[in-house]
Amino acid sequence: MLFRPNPSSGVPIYLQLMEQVKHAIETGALRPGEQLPGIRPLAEELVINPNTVAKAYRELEHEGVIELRHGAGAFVAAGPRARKATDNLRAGQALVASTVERLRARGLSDDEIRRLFEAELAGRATASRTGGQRG
Amino acid sequence: MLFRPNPSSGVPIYLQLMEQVKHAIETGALRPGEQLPGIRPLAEELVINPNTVAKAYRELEHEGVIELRHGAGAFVAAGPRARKATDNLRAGQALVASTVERLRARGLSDDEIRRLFEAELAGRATASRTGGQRG
DNA sequence: CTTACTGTGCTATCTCAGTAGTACAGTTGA
DNA sequence: TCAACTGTACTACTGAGATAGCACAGTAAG
Repeated sequence: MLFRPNPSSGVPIYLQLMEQVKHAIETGALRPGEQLPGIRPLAEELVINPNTVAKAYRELEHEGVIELRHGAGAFVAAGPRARKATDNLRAGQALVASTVERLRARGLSDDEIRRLFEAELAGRATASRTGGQRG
Repeated sequence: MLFRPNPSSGVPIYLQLMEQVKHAIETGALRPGEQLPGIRPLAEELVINPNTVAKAYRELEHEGVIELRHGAGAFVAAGPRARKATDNLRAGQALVASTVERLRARGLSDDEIRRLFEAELAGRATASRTGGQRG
C-alpha cells in the first residue's frame, strides 16, 4: 500500500493524502503519466470515504500535480520535474534517513524528533535564541 | 515570543501549542518550576481564544508536562527530565539544523523537506521499498 | 449497444476545533 | 478586607473535515 494517512493525527486526511502523493511523485515512486489508484478502490483500501479521496485528487489537480480525466482516471501530470530534481531528492532522502537513525540511536522519541524538525523548519531554534524572532 | 502556532496549517492550534511548550521544556528554554504565560495574556499575544490556550494547558497537565495551580498560574512540572536528556536533545538539535541546512542548499523546499521527514518517521521510505510496510 | 469501470455533483448529517461571552473560584499582595 | 491577578466552567454558535448515500456523466472494451 503506497499511501497511509493517519486519521487520528489531527491533520486532515485529505491533506495527508495530498502530501503522500506529492512525495511519491517527487521520489519517483510515481512517474509522469502513470495512473493513480481510482477514487473508490483507494477509499476502500484506506477505509476512508470516497469523497475524501476525491477532494484530495481535486486539490492536487488544482495544484497541477495530477491530471483528472473524466471516466478514464487520475494520472500523474507530465513533466515539470526533471530527473535531476528527483536524484537530488533521493540523495536528500538518504541524508534524512541517516539523521533520523542517529537521533533515534540517541534515545530520542519520534515525537521529540518531529518537534526538533518542526522547530527548525519554522525558524524557531528555541533554546539558542533568547529574544530573537522573525516575521 | 516563545510560541507561534500557525492557524492555517490544518493542525489544531491547541495541539501546536502543546508541541511547542513540550519543545521549549525539552530544550531547556523553560525550566522545571518556571511559570508559563497566563492563559489570557498568552491568548491575547497569539491572537487566539483563551479557551484554546486553556485547552492546551489542561491537556499538558493531564500528560504531566505542566502543573496548574488555581489562582496562581501554570508551571513547568518538576524534574522528570534530567540534564543529560536535555544535552542529548540539544546535540540532536544541532544535527537537525545542519541537515536542514544541507537540504535547503540542495534547493529542496521546506515542504519537500517536511515530506521527507514525515515519510522517514512514518517508516514509509517510498522510493526504496517496493512492497514493504509496517504495522 | 451494453457493461463495467472511471470521475463529478449534490444533499444530509455528524463531530470537533475554535470563537465569543459570561460567570465563578482560588491566590497573591497591598 | 480588597483589588487584581490567576485558572475553571459553562453555554451558544460557526465552520471545516469527514461520513453516507445517491444520481449523473464520460471512457473503454467486449
